[in-house]
Amino acid sequence: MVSKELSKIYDPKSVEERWYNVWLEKKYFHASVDAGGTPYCIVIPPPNVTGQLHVGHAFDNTLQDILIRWMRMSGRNTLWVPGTDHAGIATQNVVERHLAKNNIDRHQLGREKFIEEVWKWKKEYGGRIISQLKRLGASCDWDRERFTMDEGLSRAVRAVFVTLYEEGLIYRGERLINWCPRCHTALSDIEVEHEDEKGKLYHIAYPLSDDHNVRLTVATTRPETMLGDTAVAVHPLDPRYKDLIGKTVDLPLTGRKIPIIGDSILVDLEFGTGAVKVTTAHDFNDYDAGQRQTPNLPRIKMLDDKAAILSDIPDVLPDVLRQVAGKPAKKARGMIVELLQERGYLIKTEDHAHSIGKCYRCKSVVEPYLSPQWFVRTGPLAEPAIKAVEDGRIRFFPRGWENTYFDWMRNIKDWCISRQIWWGHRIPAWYCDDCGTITVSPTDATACGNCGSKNLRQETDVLDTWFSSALWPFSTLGWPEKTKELAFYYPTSVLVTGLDIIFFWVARMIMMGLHFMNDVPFRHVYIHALIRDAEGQKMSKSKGNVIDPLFMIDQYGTDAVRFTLTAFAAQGRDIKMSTERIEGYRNFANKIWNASRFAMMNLEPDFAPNAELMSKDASLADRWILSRLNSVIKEVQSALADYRFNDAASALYQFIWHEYCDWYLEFSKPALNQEEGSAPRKATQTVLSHVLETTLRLLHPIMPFITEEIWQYLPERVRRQRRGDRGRTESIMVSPYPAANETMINPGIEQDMQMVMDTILAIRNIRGEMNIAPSVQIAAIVKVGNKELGEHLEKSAEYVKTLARLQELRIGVAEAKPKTTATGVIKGAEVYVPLEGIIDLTQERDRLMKEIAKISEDIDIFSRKLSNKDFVDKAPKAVVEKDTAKLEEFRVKREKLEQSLKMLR
RNA sequence: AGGCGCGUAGCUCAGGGGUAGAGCGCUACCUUGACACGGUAGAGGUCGGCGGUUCGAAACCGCCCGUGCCUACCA
Repeated sequence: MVSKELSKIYDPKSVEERWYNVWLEKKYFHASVDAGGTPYCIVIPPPNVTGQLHVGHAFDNTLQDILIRWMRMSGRNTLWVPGTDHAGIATQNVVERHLAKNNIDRHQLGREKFIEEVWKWKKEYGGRIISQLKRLGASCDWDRERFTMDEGLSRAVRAVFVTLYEEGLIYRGERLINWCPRCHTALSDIEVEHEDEKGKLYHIAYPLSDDHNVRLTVATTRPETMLGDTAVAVHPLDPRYKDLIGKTVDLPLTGRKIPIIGDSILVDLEFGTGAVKVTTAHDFNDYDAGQRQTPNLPRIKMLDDKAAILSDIPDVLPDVLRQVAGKPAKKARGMIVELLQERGYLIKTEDHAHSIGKCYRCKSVVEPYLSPQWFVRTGPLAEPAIKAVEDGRIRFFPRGWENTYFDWMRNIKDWCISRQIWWGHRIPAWYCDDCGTITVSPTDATACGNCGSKNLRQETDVLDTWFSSALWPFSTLGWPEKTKELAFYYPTSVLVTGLDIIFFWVARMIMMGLHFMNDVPFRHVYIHALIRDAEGQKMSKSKGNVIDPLFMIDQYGTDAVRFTLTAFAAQGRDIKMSTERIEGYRNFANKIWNASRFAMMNLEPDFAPNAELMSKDASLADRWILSRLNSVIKEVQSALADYRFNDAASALYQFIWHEYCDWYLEFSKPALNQEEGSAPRKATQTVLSHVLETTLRLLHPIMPFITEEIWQYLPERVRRQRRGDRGRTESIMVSPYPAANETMINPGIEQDMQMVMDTILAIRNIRGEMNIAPSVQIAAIVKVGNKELGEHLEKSAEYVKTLARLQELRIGVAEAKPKTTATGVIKGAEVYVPLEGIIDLTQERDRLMKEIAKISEDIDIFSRKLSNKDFVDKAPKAVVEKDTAKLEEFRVKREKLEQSLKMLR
């Protein structure tokens, strides 16, 4: 028999790669429109080409693969589109660092050569994460793998850009933007991370031009920017200062007079000194205040694109400028403070904690910087995107994220999409050297759209990497071509992603999808938690707390890792990853393996199951496990439908380990030990193999490898389905997903079985508590409350004897209690284990007293409850009845235990 | 500063108006013909605190305390 050759330990390594290759060869992952049916489509959140698989990816993609495999088995026309993201700034940085090792600076290479280098890098490392996803078992349609910068997607990017430009939804203008002086580019608002830092608040005196004895004190955290001040603002209602509005102050260290303005929005009466220096070119609030004033305040730029002090700031004293020019802002700060101190302008310095914006790619402090940039006017796009979620065309799971989405979308600001880097989609805009107009075109422009001149220069900026990501759900399906894929698979079914990119990505896909496809990009958004380390910290390389999923896979196997991640997928929480848990599920895989070995040891290789599962020969246990199986199928189905992955996982775990293995396999042994070909053996073999086979299919989306491996060992006629037979016995992944057969769910059977299990538990309990070794032979006597129970139990006597390891079992209404005896009480019966010569009776007394004490507590709780008139009157009738019955049951039980105790005295 | 979430067994976490749950860990016993990555039986919790609603609160509501995240124009 095959099973004899199988090891007792499941070895994932020998299984996983083999099956993955088979699946690939057989093209099971490939989707085709021509196959028809109902589409089910997911587009993968494209990992960065710089990326390595980390736990977050493993989590995200396991969940997607579960949905995809589930739906594929359920008969849907299922497509999972894979791909990668060029990740503009991130990738450029990586390649820059790479080149720096050889002392090469990208500027030495020049733009074209550098981009070539990035492509080389992409070619070499860009596919790394893809092969890692394959190890995870991801059943993506690899034939359709896309890259945000491949030809088709680049066309889509241009088409979108041009359309939005023509619609007036993309514009170019000089604005204050977030600038990363290290990456040397603009960033959008959400690419800035805020971190609290301890800083200082400097109080600086600005003398009034009229009267240098009167000095206005401003408080600032950034004294170096004072060289670019263009006003001082006070609150128009502030009694201290309101009369000064309209006068000027002499800006220290400069020869400049700047006005005192009133601005109730900029100035908070409570904060600092109540007077604010206004640096219109280097602070967002000041910029806005400058715009509000009439006339608008001038803007004096005093930092360059490296955040260094310019050498030509108007009206700055030459000796001051000589010192600070060219110095980075942070360094200049100290020098300016020193100068202010020397010259008597610094009043005081105090500690002050405030938050500082940092670049999300390199963590450098970002600088508000005035420069010409391209923007998407988001207002008109956001409106329909808000509506789509409001009216339920898109649903978030869990629901709570919708509010986060709404909050952001309702306060959305224009999106700065230009980046001053080289790696990315170059903006398809051309400046005419002759007439100065901009020509925007989907193809490379050769002549000015206005004057026809050929003196064109293409915009050197590239687009924000998230611009192309925003198009992902339709660009990957072929847009702007009207492909059949697009017609069939769009809108996609669900987007599975982490909470960290709701704004970056989810919101923008919704806006773009609605605008260009006139339909939502996906119907459901499943937002999962972020995986953190055991301390709840975000995993990052710099913290050294990264758990490498590939290492876990090597150690425990893919299925164990996947099951762990699935079990962790409770909604709306951070996930703290720990390796101990994986080990538990590795053991689970092994448990399944051994249960299957057991089943196969008891099946002839050419075994053919009975035509009817529930033949007249099916035992109580057989009927019971079928009832349980079908309940679990229902549970798993409904959990998956609601994205309650953890519920699906725990239902399966509970069922397989604690019902199928712990109870059913043990129950099945008496029947299986009967002679080959006998009816009871055949009936049990039928059920045993059916439940195993069905469970494997039920589990397959979560644990694809082990389920396939075992499934292939099952006799062919077991693999062939009874109902809805599609005749696919070649692979579990193309076999149908189990559907519950409600008629097999039978509460009566489950109740009967419970009685049997309770009896066994009562005897085992006595054994355990009395410390009776398993080798010691004991007998048990069950005194039943009525004849029917007795007959029922009599039929199951073999179960009880085997599982409770009894030498003898007597059942009856009239059974007398032997003299020295341990007693257990179950619903409707009493269980006696004669102890004569087996054990010291004081132990039994202790045990009984413990049990009586325990049950007395229960009785107290219930009798207090039931003697409460309000409870009896107001609680639902069913609750009261249930509790009354319980109380009665407890009382009977206690009485019996007390009798037993008395007899021992 | 606002928003969201969390606080349940030693640890990691489910659950959720009607007697507190799982995994790991712990204790005792067991190499029983599927599995020691195993089996059986146990120990262990006034469900963060205080109020309120209710016949009944760990669950619902308020406030507080801890903790995490997101958003933000705290000069």
